[in-house]
Amino acid sequence: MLDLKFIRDNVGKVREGIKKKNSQADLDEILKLDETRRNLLKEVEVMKAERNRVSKELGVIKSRGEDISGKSAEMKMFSQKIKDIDSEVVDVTQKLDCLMLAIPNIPNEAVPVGLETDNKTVKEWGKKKDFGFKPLPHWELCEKLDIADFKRASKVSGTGFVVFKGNGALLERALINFMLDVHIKEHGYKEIIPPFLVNEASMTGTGQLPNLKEDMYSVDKEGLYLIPTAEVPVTNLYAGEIFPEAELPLYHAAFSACFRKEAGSYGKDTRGMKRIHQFDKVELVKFVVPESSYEEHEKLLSDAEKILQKLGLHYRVRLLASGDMSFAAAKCYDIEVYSPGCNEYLEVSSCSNFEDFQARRANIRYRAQSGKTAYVHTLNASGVALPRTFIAVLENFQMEDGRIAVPEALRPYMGGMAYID
RNA sequence: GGAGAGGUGGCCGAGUGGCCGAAGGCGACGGUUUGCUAAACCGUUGUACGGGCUAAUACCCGUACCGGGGGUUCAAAUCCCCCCCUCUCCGCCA
Repeated sequence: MLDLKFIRDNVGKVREGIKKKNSQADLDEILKLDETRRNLLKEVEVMKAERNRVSKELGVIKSRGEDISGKSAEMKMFSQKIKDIDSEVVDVTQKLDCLMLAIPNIPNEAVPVGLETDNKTVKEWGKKKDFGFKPLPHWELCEKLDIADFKRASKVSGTGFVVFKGNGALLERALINFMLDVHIKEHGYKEIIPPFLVNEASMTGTGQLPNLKEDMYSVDKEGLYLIPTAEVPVTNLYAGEIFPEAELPLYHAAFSACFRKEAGSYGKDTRGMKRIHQFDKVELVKFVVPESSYEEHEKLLSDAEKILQKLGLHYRVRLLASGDMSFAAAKCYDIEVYSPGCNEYLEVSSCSNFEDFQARRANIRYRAQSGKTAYVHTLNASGVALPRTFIAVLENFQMEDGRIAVPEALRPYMGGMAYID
């Protein structure tokens, strides 16, 4: 959420930001409601001051044992008027808050303006492998090796789910543990295992609600949502809290399953596990002071990249254009790993700086040395998402004889296994 | 699921209708003392919103806030109702 005062003082910038993000947010209505609200407040606060003054007097008079019934009847009417204006204020404020929640974060100046087609590749690591044979897509490899089962998964849960089996399950588990170990032992993150169901306040705090409601699974009876990413519970861990500055920056690494309806993407990436409703992910979340957030953003990106480097997977880094960034992000890099079986780059991480956008929504602050409180900056990145990494490992390390060579970095996590066959 | 207790400022904790934005303590900040540190002593110390004045998030005024929402009252931290959360005990269960 943006600061209302900031919006008031920077109408041009905000309007431009909304446009860059391709958003429909109604800025004019917000400005109108804001003015109405302030006028009402001015009026009612003067009345309240009067009421407070008279009430105090009446207390004194009554304590002397004198009669106050006449004056008190008069004040009753006055109080009713106050109540009427107050309810108008509540009404206007609710409308205002609702519209405010729909205003996206403003893109950082370094972000290219435009749509998905304007994303820029800012880095490439490794290169496409020369196989000497036609590499198979992962769904064929999975079936041949019997390590993942899409048919049976759809029998128990419907389309868009997967079952890992045998060495496939082992590979999945190895990847999770490998990623966590790298981030915890080498990059200084503290591990978190969060709840996979969260309440509405948490979903609003990180900005998934109200805009992405359609894409979320919910348990309506309990008012809970299945998390689409560990970002939600981990960021909201500190909702309403104030960090001492000395505790920042705070780094968290969290494993979780993630649940996404992927509404509106039917017919896209339907084969295999490029886009599934439940997937595993290791998420990195940072809480930092505002001055350091862009420096921390670069470090975050390199922490996530490290995983693919250690696995020896060719990838590229894309700086997202304003219209392709998420609602809450100010700047975002996508890491895309190469899939030779599908011959395309697959997103495995979005590495975002939210500045104070989430912190303001979730009310996460820090107390500076000076004693002043201010909103922290929050950042997160997948470190990294499992299914597409799983795909990349299978497809990049497949051999002509049908076996998969296990990347060196994963072998210790698979009991020394060198090949999946 | 049943019974009970409780939720007050950065933290702990007093406060059952007006003189309570809220005692006291801790912490933090400033100062005195001090070779340094510690201790002691003195002082300061909530947030949000609106308005005024501004270079200013400095200052002044006002309003609101004692888990959240509603009600009673001239007046609510305090009384009433609903909800949420925490703790203890019992039951059920992985």
